[in-house]
Amino acid sequence: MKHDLPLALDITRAASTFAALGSEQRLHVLRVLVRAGPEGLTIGELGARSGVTGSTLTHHMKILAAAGLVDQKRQGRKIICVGIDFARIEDIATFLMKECCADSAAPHAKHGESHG
Amino acid sequence: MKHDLPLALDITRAASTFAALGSEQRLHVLRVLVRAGPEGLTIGELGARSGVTGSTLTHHMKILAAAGLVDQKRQGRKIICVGIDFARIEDIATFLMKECCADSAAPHAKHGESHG
DNA sequence: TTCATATTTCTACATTTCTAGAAATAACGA
DNA sequence: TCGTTATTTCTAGAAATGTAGAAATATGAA
Repeated sequence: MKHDLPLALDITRAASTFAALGSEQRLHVLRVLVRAGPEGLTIGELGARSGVTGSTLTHHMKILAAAGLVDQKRQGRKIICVGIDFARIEDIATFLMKECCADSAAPHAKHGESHG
Repeated sequence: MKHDLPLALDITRAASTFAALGSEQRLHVLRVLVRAGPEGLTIGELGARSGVTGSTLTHHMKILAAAGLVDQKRQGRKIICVGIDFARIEDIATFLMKECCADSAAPHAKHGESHG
């Protein structure tokens, strides 16, 4: 059962990235961080704005960082969190589209169902 | 079973959709299903091709179906699984891009902006 | 009805993830 | 050095998720 495609993300990496995004709390933290812009926020500020603090926030940030979705760097006594790596996001979106439109017959011309 | 989910993803729905994709095994099952094309596969065939079977497969399919990523319908004695709802995929990709590229694409405002 | 096939539900257990308090570490200033 | 601030690591219990066997349900055929 080996179907190896030259994808930007392998299936293992993709799964853990999706899993990192698969928490409402982390998605919220990520949103706050993204909205803060490229300057980033300290952990303290991020906590204050998102409502997720302390070791719980550290825990979630680790998961996001492991997925390559945010970056952290020390600046004196503070940790600046910068989110997000846009290339990573494009990878994820690309993974989805490639997987889903793969070589299944004709690339989704067949799907005429609408939900709206 | 036709799903009936709203097209726009709120943060809760987005998180559970990402969570549904956040398993290597489910991603693999999904890939097999997509590659099978619009005719779909029976649960049995899907199990044979993916290596995930029985109640474990049922469990994962339920999660994928709840996220609106696959559809199942009975055909006589068999259940045909059809993956994937491309509109749903586009939603996810769009959610990512919107959330993540949102305001930070614009000339970033200083702290003090409120978001919700 | 009875049998065979296809899939799900029930159930239980193992593993992972979440949450958070307390102690530890790192950097700065006096 | 010591004290303060900022953040992490350690630790542990709670909750969620994953896995799978056995019984149950649904359909079709004889």
